[in-house]
Amino acid sequence: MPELAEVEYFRKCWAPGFKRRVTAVELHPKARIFRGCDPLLVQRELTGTILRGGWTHGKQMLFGFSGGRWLGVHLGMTGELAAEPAGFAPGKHDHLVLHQPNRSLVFRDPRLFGRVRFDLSQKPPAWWQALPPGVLDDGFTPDRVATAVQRRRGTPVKAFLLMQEFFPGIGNWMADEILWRCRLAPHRKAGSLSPAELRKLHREIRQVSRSALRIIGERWGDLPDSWLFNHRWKDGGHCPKTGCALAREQVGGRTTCWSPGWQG
DNA sequence: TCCTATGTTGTATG
DNA sequence: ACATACAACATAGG
Repeated sequence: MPELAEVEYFRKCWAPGFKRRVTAVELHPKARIFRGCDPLLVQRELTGTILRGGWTHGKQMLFGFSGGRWLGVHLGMTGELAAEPAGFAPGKHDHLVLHQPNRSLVFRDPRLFGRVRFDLSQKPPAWWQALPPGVLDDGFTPDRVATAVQRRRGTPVKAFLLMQEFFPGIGNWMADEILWRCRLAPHRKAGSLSPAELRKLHREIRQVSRSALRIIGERWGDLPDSWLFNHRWKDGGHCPKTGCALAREQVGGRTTCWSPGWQG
């Protein structure tokens, strides 16, 4: 599910627990979301702390706790965060629960592609500080996009948009939405884009991100039917611009939906 | 039964 | 260094 706007929505789901104490931590130590970190350390170190706050950066999340404890969260394909009633008993796919006096903060993930990290440090962990500029940050300039295409000239622009080192938070549906608005066929080589096409790409990356954050990031609203999004999933969808049949094919290893008559 | 899935990472190969 | 293809991870739903 989660791309940048969905990730922001899930961050907010834990916000009621900010500035509140974590009285107990319940987790499944064998769950694959703990690969690369020690679940028992997480349990021991977070118990009794105050959850100070949480932030998103693209698809990454970071939660800060008192005493210099940091929990990084990546939701993978099917991960989600939820706030459940106090004393909540975890279900089959609830792999981490932070119990608080008035609620239980849950990390749920059926497919276990998600992942948590844990760091003990006064400042936010190095991996967080090393993330590339977010697509809505000042540092995300047309120049950065131009430099990126230089380094990946031969990559189909669809696969290019999925590269998190350049476009943190952009995922499969956002990439298709952006290309459709830019009227760019997904197979176009990144290096073949004209300066005008690159400027348009930069603008639409920000436009789609801003709108998605407003609509989905705030309260998981529905995107308008004027977007590609609502037509892209099922076979037999039609382009909202042309009314023609949408195409679905693999580009860069991912299912890609586009409008052949519209995107040249 | 078979196919698909809003993600990432590793390996093999060109 | 790039690029592509593929598998792996694990589960649910059509």
